[in-house]
Amino acid sequence: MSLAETLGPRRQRSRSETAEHALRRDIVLGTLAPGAALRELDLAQRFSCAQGTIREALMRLSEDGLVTRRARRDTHVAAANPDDAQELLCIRRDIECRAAIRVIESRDDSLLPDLETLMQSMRLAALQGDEYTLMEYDRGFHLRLFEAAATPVVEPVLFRCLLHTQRFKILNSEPESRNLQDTADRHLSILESVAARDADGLTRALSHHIATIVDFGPEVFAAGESSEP
Amino acid sequence: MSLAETLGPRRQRSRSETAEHALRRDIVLGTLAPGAALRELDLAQRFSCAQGTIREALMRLSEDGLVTRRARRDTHVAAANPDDAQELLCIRRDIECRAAIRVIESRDDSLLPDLETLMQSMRLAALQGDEYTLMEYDRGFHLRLFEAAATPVVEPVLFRCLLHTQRFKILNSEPESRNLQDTADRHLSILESVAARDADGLTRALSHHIATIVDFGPEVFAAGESSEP
DNA sequence: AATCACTGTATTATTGATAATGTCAAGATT
DNA sequence: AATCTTGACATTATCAATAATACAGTGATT
Repeated sequence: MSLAETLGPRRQRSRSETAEHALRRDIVLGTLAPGAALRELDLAQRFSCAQGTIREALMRLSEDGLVTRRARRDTHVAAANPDDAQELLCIRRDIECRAAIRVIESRDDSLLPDLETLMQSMRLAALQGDEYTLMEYDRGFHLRLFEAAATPVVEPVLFRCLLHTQRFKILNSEPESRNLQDTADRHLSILESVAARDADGLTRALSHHIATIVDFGPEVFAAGESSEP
Repeated sequence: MSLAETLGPRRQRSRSETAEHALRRDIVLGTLAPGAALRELDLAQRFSCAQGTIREALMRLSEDGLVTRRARRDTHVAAANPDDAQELLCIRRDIECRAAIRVIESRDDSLLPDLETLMQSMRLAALQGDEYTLMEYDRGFHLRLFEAAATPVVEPVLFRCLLHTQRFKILNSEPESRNLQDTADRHLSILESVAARDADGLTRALSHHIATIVDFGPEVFAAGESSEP
């Protein structure tokens, strides 16, 4: 679903998808601030479509946890609190690292070429200074990798984690402090471990990659660990 | 959201909610088998409502990962594969155990009475042999507990984990092998740790509780751990 | 035999209108 | 003063009809 959107030729989007993507972009980039109200009829006018079409888009954004809907009342852009972000980052690390073994063991022939294509796309987006497109390909990279682990019900969980860690990073750092080319290059060690079919290396690469996305201070992942200290 | 549905007086449901709950029940209980096709117009007739209303219900079930929707094509009951179930169980354990500290530190006055009410409701449902209602209160118990951790964006992730572990258990065991009264009582040690404000005890109680839900064999949680061995 | 364009059918997507519900403030009642 | 109506308004929920899309046959073309 969210993978097809980043890999391959971008198919024609339905109206509800157009609205969904535009709104997701605005929310992740902070153009739509946390707490902002979203009225279905207003959005319908803005995207020149019916209310029900917007409704669908909003429901999908609600799936991602980007908006909060109260039945018969209103819809708001979700709050972005650090506790959520840190927890989602932990979950993400655990999910991706646990998947590493399955990924390496999988015989997914198109995995490596797909990842290489996505890597190229990231670099291009970075070169063009298009931060949101870079983020889309970044998500696509991690999702494509995870797809090889063949646990489809977990995939949307990872998607949510990716979205919110990206959003938190944007909302809590200055644009000039973010180096797009670096962000793209940071995926190289992951790619190399996949190419070498090195499960341990992949686990280490992912763990380091994820731990260094947002700076929560020195004690990231320190407290509340699931296993023995 | 899914909490209000189990705590307090059951408010009047909208049509789409009625359909959503009935379908969720059928899917979790296995009445609707994995892979079964769901046509919007058929369901609209069954629940005597419009297609769009069913559409909404299906979208919410899709959020939970209980159905798979392919745009302009079809909707099916999601597959239930063991890898997904085991991974979701791991995620669930990690999430709930990490939350334990925050839960104990929170000053949520209504937490303990709420949990006690839910405990009572579980016992009543068990007594009446109503397994699905028991499962609803079970989810309610864990969600209410987690609510005290104040990470709302993570809550739907936990909800998905709860749903799928329950579904997997139902789909992979015989009804006569499941003791409802036991299932309810298994929450007692959790309740006691909360009452005693014992974070370590709560973590242990939750970890044990979750590890003993489904028998994946002796190596549950053994492989692919996130931290050092 | 393989491929392609075409067409009918099944299904979802979208629409615009209407119904139902929640919010809020002003006035009435205790 | 506090609580309970009431009604106007804002907003979402539902409906029934129509449009758009995907898929499986069918036959023509190579």
